[in-house]
Amino acid sequence: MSERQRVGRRRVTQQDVARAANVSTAIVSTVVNNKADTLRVSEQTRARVWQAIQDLAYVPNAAAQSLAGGRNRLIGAFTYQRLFPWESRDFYYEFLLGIEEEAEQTGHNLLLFTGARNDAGERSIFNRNANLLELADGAILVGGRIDGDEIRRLAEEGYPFVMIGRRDAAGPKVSWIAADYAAATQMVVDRLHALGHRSMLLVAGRRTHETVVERRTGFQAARRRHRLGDRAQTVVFGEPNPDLPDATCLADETEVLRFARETGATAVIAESSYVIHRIYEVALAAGVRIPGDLSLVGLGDHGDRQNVLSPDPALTLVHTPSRLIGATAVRTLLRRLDAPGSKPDQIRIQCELSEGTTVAAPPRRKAGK
Amino acid sequence: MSERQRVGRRRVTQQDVARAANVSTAIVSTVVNNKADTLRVSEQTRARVWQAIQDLAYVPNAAAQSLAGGRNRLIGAFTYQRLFPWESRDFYYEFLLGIEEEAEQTGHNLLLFTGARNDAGERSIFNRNANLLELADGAILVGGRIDGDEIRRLAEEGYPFVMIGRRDAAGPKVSWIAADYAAATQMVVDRLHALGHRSMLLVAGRRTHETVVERRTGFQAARRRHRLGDRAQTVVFGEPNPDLPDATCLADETEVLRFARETGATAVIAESSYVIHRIYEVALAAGVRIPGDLSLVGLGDHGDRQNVLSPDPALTLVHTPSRLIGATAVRTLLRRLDAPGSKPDQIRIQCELSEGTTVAAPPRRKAGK
DNA sequence: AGCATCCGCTAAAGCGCTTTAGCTAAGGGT
DNA sequence: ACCCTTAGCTAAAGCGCTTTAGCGGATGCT
Repeated sequence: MSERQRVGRRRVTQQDVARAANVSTAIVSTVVNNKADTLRVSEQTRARVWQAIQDLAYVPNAAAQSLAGGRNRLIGAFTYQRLFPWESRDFYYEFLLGIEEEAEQTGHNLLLFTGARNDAGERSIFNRNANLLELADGAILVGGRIDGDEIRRLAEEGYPFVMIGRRDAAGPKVSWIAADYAAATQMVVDRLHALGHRSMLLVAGRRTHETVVERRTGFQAARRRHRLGDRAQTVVFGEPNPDLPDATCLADETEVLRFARETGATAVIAESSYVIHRIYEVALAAGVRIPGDLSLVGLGDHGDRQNVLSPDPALTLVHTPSRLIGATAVRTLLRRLDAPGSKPDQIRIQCELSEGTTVAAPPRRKAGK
Repeated sequence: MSERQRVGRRRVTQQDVARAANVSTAIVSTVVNNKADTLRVSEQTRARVWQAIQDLAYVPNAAAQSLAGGRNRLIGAFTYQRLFPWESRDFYYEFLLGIEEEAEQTGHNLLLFTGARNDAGERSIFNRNANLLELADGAILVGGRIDGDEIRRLAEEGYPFVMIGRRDAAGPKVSWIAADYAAATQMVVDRLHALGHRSMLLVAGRRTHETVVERRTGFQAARRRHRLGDRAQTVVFGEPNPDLPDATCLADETEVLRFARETGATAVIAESSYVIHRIYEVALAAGVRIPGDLSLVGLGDHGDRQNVLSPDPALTLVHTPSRLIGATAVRTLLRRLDAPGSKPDQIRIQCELSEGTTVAAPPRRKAGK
């Protein structure tokens, strides 16, 4: 029967298969998509159809499937910023890594909405009331900055999407996948406490972010649990941070070290690997031994894989499992596509502590006292 | 007239627009796609249609467009490897940067074919004779490894695509955008020659690649031009390279330095920034002053932006304008879409020399002789 | 006046697929 | 012997778009 692909340059269609197998296209469709509940097909017929599909080298047309059925195996990815930004180059990278991996696993293509913008020329989900993401089966929204109004509206419309990063601002109906920074921070404090540290500092950056607040929450919880009271303080660089009203304001890294000495803190936890790195350098210059005199931990490693891949020094850091987050976002989205209208998934992903060489037991003189 | 988006959850279609503007769908299609040659439409009607489009917030359905044989503003990107690989992380990055930029500029979405694979589960353009890229208007193929057969077939089919990287293997009909490594290498030699260098070494890596050959070509041309003869030699690490039969084989960086001393070479040009960096370190350890005693130039910076962004040392490097290449690829693809069947574009992009601190005039004793 | 053009538009035929409605024949219950 | 069910299938209606064929009417040419 081997009829092959002789049909000019014409595509082999479902029709061709149907003819060859002596059935209707409905049957072919059902067989191809393995839909048991749509139509009943006997084993015999099923086999005949597969045979014809093989013989003719039939592959379904994605556009047609999409048009007819709704699903087209396209997963969208939307960001308000450039997906491949010049600065902060590594921010999206690992998310995309995970997203790509999972998309590949599940046989989906990835649609980057680089063309989605409003009349003002800004990246945007809607333009003149039109949902620009509609082409894809669903989408993953990733990014630091978001437009809460658009997100809310998207959710109202029933468009299936999953956000990366916790998004309380967008309302309770939004599905998201986010790193569990609160738990991670608690874990760090637990770890330090177990080593014998009884006094520590949390250093926050100057910009406010959902993550800052979350880390602070974890810090406070751990502080309460271990009854650290004043011996677990939060400090902020530069101007006061409105979200951390009771935090002490310090000018720079040197000040942080001074403050640590004064309050007897034996460990410093900083919001990002960048900040902790700066503190590390200043401490070293000031003759403070790390980790002998002072333990150092960073709570994030976004934006600088440098420290992860070629650790110098090997800072002890909380690692954000971005890749896993990306993959989970895809899986979650697919699940939502299969069960539309189910209640939102809001998933926290555990962070790992990447052990470096900047954490140890506190110095004796304090401990022995 | 503001009828808005009331229509249940139903999509706003061309029909709706046509009705609202009191024209046929043919007119709407023509207006939307700005096709002057298909159908003539008066200015008045055109305005009325746009108005209706505005009012109804109409967005074309890409799947339908695609099915019906039109354009859908989707630019595909295909790679045989992961687009976001864990290792060699930076290889695709800058290309994507440029591609995204240009796609955004021109209002196109980017479709990453992460789902395109054959029955064996490998990434592939065709599966059982079906072109899996068909959903997009055209595609950019980027990557080191390629399957020449698939590419040739794609070209035969008339599918519009542009490759990144020169691809002679794929035949003369293929459009490509590539860095001009030959010219870059010549430029480097010219530069060294102008500074007074009369004897230099080209160090190639062990793996063969189109680019290696091209750099070699440039080197040889410059050598001929400046009548350097034996004073411009090529060396290879480890095993002999089949593409460079007359190159001297050396075990490692130390050997290269020894060889340079023996032959009186005052400058070393290495294929990649990685290799030149290694040589730099070994030289420093051996007490060779850079650039006092020896000038060092790298011919590529792929895969390690490290040196570009935080130069330490500031190696003198040929910079591959990947971003520009990506952007050019998109522009070229769009041009080809407008003029299908035109003769292939094969564009070489000039490299830049990023001045570092590892190049200077050769040492006096040689020059003064 | 008569014919050929050209302009501006409509009608309708697909593109390849999914899905619903319905049909036939075989079997089961009463 | 009758009706009902069920298994296994077909026919056909779209999904939303592009494009071709063709149709009136206005205009130009002779």
